[in-house]
Amino acid sequence: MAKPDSERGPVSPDPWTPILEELVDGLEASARRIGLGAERAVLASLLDLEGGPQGDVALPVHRLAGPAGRPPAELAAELARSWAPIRSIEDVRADGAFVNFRISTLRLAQETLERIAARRGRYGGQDGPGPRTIVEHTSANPTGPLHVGRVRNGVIGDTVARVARAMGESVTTQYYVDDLGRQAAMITWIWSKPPDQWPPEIAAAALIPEPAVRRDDAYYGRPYPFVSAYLKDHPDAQAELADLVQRIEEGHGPSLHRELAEKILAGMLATLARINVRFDTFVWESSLLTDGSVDAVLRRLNELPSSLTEENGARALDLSRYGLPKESSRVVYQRGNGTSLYITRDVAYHLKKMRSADRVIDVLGQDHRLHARTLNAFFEELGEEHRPIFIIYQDILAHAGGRMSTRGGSAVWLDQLLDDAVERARGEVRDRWESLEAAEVDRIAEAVGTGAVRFHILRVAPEKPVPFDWEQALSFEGRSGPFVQYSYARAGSILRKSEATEFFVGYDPARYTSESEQALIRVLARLPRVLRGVLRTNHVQNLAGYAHDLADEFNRFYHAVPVLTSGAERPSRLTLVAAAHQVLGNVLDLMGIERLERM
RNA sequence: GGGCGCGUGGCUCAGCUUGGAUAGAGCACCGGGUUCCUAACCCGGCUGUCGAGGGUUCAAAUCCCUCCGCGCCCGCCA
Repeated sequence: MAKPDSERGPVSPDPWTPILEELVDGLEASARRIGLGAERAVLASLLDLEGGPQGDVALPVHRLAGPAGRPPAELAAELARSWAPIRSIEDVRADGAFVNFRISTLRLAQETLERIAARRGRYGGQDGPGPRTIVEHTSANPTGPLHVGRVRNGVIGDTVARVARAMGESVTTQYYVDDLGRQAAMITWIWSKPPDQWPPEIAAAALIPEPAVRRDDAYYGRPYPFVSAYLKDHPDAQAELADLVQRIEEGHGPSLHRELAEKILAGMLATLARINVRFDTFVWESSLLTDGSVDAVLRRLNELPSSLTEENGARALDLSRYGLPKESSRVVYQRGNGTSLYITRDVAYHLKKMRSADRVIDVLGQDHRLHARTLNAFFEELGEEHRPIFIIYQDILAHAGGRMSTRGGSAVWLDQLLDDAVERARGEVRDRWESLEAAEVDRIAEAVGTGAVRFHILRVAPEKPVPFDWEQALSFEGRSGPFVQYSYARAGSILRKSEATEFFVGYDPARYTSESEQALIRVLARLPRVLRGVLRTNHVQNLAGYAHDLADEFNRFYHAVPVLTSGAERPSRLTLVAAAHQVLGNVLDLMGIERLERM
């Protein structure tokens, strides 16, 4: 039986930690026995924790062999031969230039199950207090419904925030609402006129049928693309708009301006909420003007030696020493009329974030790459030590076969994608659960459809361009969100049918003798390390990869051994199912995908 | 033109930051599995000049250089 943690002092949340300690102890002793003077830290750093074909942990000895002047294979054999057995490691053998260690399943099962039982929803993560972290993501201009291209930002940002939170960080998510500038002003400009007085080119927008359920982002955003086109060859309108922009920036904009931005934003947030993306804080760009942050930045910038005055009084920063593209080496931060620019306000915004947080993470599209580098150059010039962490993702390409090319090829709204996913899921649910009430079918379909979309985004590295492929985005099989949800539901179903009230009792880790049980335990034990990796690298794709591995291993176990009818094995296997259920659930939470008890 | 990013089986990807043992998945395809805990599943099979070339190294998908292809950016826009 598992022993309580209290017997061993402070406990690491990672089941591997105590085992690895013992392994390195043993390795150090083994090295000493054969007269190899290798430092403990060096030995530990050489270990390959992914193991190899022969075990859980591998030690490539090449780097030790060189300085010691011995052939690698010989050294590996000697190290293995001089190994003194310990309880954590059940097998050690040399294979070529490698020493392979197999961790005792008994020991690993104890350490892992005990932690899952104790930490439950917190298993995999760490306890705080960690650093204060701000994750800013999505921040789309409030000019209309969210496009499929934007979903990547929200899913990546939200997941990074969830992981950081699980790792004990004190996380605040922020949406930077761009209510200043031309884009939002265009919406205000057109809606400040009665629709029957709109120019005919724009009034055409009103002909687009309204969606069945009116949403303000779709409704008020409709004229936007038409306004954009109209302005190109109507100087009088341009002048009106310029005037409006100026009034807004000076704080004398019409109240309609903020109202529209809020309404449209609310619609966009409703879409994001469907994929479980929510925000703690909204920072309105205009607030940086009213609270003096922008003025303060302007003053600091103007005092810099690298600050230059342009012909008409505009001010720019000379950034030629930063290796930026030639044309960007001189960046204007204040207009001739004294007003600020986007970069200036963004500098002010980031200075604010960096003052209130230890880690500042921005999720940005690749069109903002140069902007990010420019920001860093500004911080360097200002003598700021702190730097934001930029997660830059590539766009979802708007090609692909199928329905993508509605309306000239570009615009597929996120809601449209989600609706499609949900509709497809509804069919699947109906096939399986004939007598389920409609509301429950809807609930499951929504969770499955949106889960599929979220997972589909997460599984790909942000910096990879992803072609928009409807078939793939809506896949419910294999490496997909629904596969993970399904595995969770399957585990839950066994637990329910067992009619047990407690699961982590009466188990015997010595009974996990089958290959599938041992493999499942090993994947369960891996989560803490996976999360540390995701926290460090922001490679959210590894979380999705882990989720798939876990679901895969659970299904293999499910098919390989019976649980409810397994006699003496039953309590131990039920515990393993409960553990898998818990961890699968934790991983779904981390990915922002709904847990389903049945599907 | 310059800067940055991407290039891995037929398709979509993981692995690259910290170089290690026969490069892993999913989809598609072929062949099996359901009187038994959810077949959105499982078992087996097939599929690779890791864009090309050079370099560093005992060892390169991984690090360095050159080239090719694709994408993005280069506003007193955001």
